[in-house]
Amino acid sequence: MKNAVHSDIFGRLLKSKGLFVDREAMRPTYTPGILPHRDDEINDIASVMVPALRGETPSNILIYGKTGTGKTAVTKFVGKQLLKKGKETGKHVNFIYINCEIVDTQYRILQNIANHFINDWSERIPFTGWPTDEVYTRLIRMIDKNGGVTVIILDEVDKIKGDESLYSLSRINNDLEKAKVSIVGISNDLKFTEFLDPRVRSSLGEENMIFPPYDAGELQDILKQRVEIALKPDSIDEDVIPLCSALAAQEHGDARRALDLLRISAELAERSETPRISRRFVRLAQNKIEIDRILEVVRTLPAQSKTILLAILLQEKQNKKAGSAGAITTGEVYEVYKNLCKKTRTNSLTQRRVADLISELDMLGIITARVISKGRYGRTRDINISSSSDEIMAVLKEDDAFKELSNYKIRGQTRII
DNA sequence: CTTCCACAGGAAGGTCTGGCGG
DNA sequence: CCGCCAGACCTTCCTGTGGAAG
Repeated sequence: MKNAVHSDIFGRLLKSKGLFVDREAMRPTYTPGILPHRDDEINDIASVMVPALRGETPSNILIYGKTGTGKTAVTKFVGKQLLKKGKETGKHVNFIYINCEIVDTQYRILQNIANHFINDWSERIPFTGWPTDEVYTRLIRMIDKNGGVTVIILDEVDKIKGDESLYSLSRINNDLEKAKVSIVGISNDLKFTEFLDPRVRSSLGEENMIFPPYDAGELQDILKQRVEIALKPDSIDEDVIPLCSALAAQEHGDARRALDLLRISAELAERSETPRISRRFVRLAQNKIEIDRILEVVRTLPAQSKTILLAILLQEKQNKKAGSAGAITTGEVYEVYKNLCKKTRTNSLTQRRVADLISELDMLGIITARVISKGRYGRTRDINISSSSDEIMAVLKEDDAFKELSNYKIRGQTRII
């Protein structure tokens, strides 16, 4: 029996009636053919770029907007249309997209742009080795040789290290003989230009554009559109899309967030072999996203904060066993923390510092720490762990520093019953 | 009403790292 | 390469305080 079940696992999974037709359509990287509620933005950008089709230099644009407001999608969309029209009308137009979060140094940006013009692999500029100005002059020559108008998209411009890159790019037209370059910068930090060289600022921001967040109704339209492409028909309850939209709208109208919520709901429903996505799965998905976020934060916590968090978890268990409901105080945590430090042979911080780290954990949303007064018995923080303490514990146990503590018992736990 | 616990949380100063201009 | 400085990280010392107990 067992073998019958375990043989051909993938075959079974493939055959099982999944909910997805095209999973990709629900990923944030997917660019749909129609962008709902972004007509104004599309037109604005297109009207700035249209000179490219007449062989003139379009103004540089800076686009602002929070995450999930469609900046990247709209820009890429306009870029595609521009290329298409360029081909139709026989105008030479180039369109280069660079994500500066990944490509973040001057050398790599120049290298990326340059390699866009090279088809022959052997002529490519190497990842490293050349002087930056050599790459630059080579790039200038290539753009000029290629001719036409080149539009360069710098997504997440604020992530670029150092400002020479932007300075050289913003002045690139001065070094070109006949070709023309226009730059579109995308940033989710509204104050990003404050730290820029004024010359770069005025050059890059010839045109400024702000993408407003989506409201719940607009998010619904976006989700509906994707659902039609991504999911099998009739696999979703009516009230699921409004719920996802409302939840995401509360969170700054982030379309990426709404899509993630819906996609994970669908994945969870699929995994539980339910034929339809219902509200229940949205709640589960929301929970999963939150837990994943918390676990990721915990994983990257500095060692001392991890120790403090472990102390809180241990103390919570201890208190629960003793029957005294939850409520952990700073003093209790500090005692456990000091013992942990002794066990791991690390030196402990002062209570003052630990108190600050505890409120940091609170701000990260891993724990909640309210200040309460217990009258005669002093004023302290009332510390509670956010629901998923077991998962957090599991993540903490991954840490080498706590490996040897697996059988550790809190000292002095002989209690008066 | 006063007392007084068990901290909160501000201020100031020490130490260490890493970047940057000379 | 060196000295300088900013900023992160901690410590020391401090004053302030909500409210149950007396």
